[in-house]
Amino acid sequence: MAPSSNKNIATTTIQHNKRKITIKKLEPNTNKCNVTFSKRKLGLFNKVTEISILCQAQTALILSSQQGKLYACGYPGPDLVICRFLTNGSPVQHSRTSKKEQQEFVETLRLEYEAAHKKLKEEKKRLDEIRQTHNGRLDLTPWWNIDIGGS
Amino acid sequence: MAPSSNKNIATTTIQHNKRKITIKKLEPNTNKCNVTFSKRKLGLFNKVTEISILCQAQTALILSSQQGKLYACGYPGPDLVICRFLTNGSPVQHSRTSKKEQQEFVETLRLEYEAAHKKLKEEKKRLDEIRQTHNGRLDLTPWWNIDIGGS
DNA sequence: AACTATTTATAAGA
DNA sequence: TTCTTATAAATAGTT
Repeated sequence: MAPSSNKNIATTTIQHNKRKITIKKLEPNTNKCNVTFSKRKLGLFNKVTEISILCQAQTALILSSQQGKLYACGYPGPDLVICRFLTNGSPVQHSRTSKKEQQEFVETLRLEYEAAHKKLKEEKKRLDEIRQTHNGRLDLTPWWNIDIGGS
Repeated sequence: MAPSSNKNIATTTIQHNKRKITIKKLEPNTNKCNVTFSKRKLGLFNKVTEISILCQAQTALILSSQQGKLYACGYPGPDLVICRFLTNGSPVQHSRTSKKEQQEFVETLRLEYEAAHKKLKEEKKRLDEIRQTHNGRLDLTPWWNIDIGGS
């Protein structure tokens, strides 16, 4: 059987009747689009919470709306898993250390993360200043808001 | 109305009949737990894809299984939104620059991100070496796998 | 790994 | 915007 699979989300062409929707770019900055974002954001946060609790999975979810507003959640907090992701996977998966040492390791990673964070902020500031000198074109689309390929 | 709300996920005590489940820590490393993780991971990835397409939202989702295995997805890719998150929100939200300058900015952020990434890896390596010298206790729980508060 | 009974999420409407 | 409701989608338990 398998009715041609219902798992191809990105290219789905469902919508053969009533409340079924096509997963396709909504008109940006419309009420419909914003409402959909809010609803689905809430739904996603709930799901992330659930898998975290059920499966003891560490999680991080970051969403950026079209307006460029950031939303994040994660358990035990977004930073930990992001840190691990940035450090390329499984930093101490095979090492055998005491819990205390592990926690010290976490702490060190956090400090490193904060340092990197700070550095990035400074770089950003510097770039902002550079940008001031140009101060020309009024293209209001933030870079994270560039069209990501919807039709 | 409002039957005492159905939105308190973390503390929900649903389960008044059949297939309804309580959102509570499953026995780790059981088949049930692994299957649930797989199913929900897929569901979550699909949802993230959907909101990305529908709402032109930039997204990043990172999951770490109990085994410490990392899974990530995001649009246009996990790195961009993470980078923005690390740089504290809206780096150029209020600046008014040309698209070209913005793209240069992105590029710079990426380089900074890579530098931070590399630095973290080095730090990790150093710590691993330090840990070698201790090499005592055999606590196999990786730090990202510490109990996050389920019952 | 696939099925299906149910629950959950959510699009549309109020 | 928040609430309701009809419906679609996700998924827990099962085959």
